[in-house]
Amino acid sequence: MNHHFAIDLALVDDHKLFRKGLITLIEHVNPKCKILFEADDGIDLQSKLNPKSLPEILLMDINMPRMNGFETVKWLTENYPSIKVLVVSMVEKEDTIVQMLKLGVRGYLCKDVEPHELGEALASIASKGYYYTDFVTGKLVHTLQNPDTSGAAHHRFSQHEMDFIKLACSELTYVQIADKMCLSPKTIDGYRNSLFEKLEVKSRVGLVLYAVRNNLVSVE
Amino acid sequence: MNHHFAIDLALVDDHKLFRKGLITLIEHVNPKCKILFEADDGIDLQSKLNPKSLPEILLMDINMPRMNGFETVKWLTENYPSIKVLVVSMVEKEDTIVQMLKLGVRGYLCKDVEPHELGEALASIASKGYYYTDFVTGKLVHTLQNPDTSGAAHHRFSQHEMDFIKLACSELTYVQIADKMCLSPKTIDGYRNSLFEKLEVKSRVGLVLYAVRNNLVSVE
DNA sequence: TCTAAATTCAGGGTTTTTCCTCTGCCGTAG
DNA sequence: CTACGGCAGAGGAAAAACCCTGAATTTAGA
Repeated sequence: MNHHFAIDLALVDDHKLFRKGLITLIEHVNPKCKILFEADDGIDLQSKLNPKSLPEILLMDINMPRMNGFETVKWLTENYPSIKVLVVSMVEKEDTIVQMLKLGVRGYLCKDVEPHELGEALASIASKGYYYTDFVTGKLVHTLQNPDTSGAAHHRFSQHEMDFIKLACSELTYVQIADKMCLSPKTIDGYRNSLFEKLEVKSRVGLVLYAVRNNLVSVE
Repeated sequence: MNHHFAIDLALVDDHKLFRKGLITLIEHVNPKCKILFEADDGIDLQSKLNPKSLPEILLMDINMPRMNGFETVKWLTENYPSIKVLVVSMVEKEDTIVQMLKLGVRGYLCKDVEPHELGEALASIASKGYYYTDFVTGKLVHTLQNPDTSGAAHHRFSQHEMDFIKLACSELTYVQIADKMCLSPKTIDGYRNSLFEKLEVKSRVGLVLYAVRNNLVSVE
């Protein structure tokens, strides 16, 4: 895969200090690495990617403004499938990791790993094409063994349902929500009941908590 | 203050990769700095602080497991008031910054600043004792000018009120909450009404959202 | 094309929430 | 002693939320 002596890298992370630190660190643990460029987020990455000189490995954060890690990886697989992504995030949530693996990333590191592990990951991805730790495979296996128990099931919602959920996370009454959505209050009644059943909640408060926990609404 | 040629530092951050990166970065931007030790969080810091050789400046994160930045800074001012704290966090929320400044930290940097600013901050704190950027003072001035508008007011709650709020963030009815708190439903009525007025919310959902936004309840 | 599922809505009922006012109780500052 | 504020609680009523069953329309699949 790698025809140069160096491993061409690029970094996508919105925290400059972390990025710069990571760069000096990488130069220490693996001098063969060459950092082509850095980007603040997915949007920034799109403008900085030069098809004539693509990075071999992309170190990517997940939480970023404007265009996050998920969207960026999705965009990359469609536009530059040859680029291998190594996620470096502080998120340790199982479904986040699993979702990233489904999107085809070549490795997933938490930001609290030892520096030498970063070096190993880079070397492994450059030579073998991937780097999966026991931590990551452990999460993966656990997900396979417990597919959807404990309400961790990933529900999909129609546009109307999403709109309703967002409006339910407000101080509007159902009548006012119906008004905003240009639907009869009785229809809203229906949405509520079906969502209560689907999400196994018993009250509007339960629905709001579900939405918050699953990032269906922006809290801040 | 500083009797040595070197500036003695210590780092408190739960992300090893960031910490290590920061160290190599600091050694680049300010070779006079000497890192005494690193810690994962406040608890870890307590065990690693050696009274015979205290760091002059402590670089500290806010979001950490077990003992977070706020608690740690509070503990430091009580036990080691001579140590100067420089917060390095990705949190840019106004009241977080203001709260930290109230606790007496000597500087506040976001993780997306340029490395050279970190060097300037360290040099400034070592010589002048503080480093306050326009960004930070701007937030401070804004808070002074708008003391309590827009719901940013920091309310204090009695134990009963806190218990009620937490139980309100569940699928329990008020009667069940009254039962759990061993109070009359009518008393719960009173708590609800006074909280609605204090927090300027109009419904239980509004109360729940307030609690979530202000981290009164653990969401995850 | 026929059927099944999803969508939208109605009627009518129960439960819960919300909002009033008003009563004691207790501590404490004047 | 007494006025005042805070806390616990009561009665009652209106509004909102919740929960059925049923029915027309539209959409999707076999």
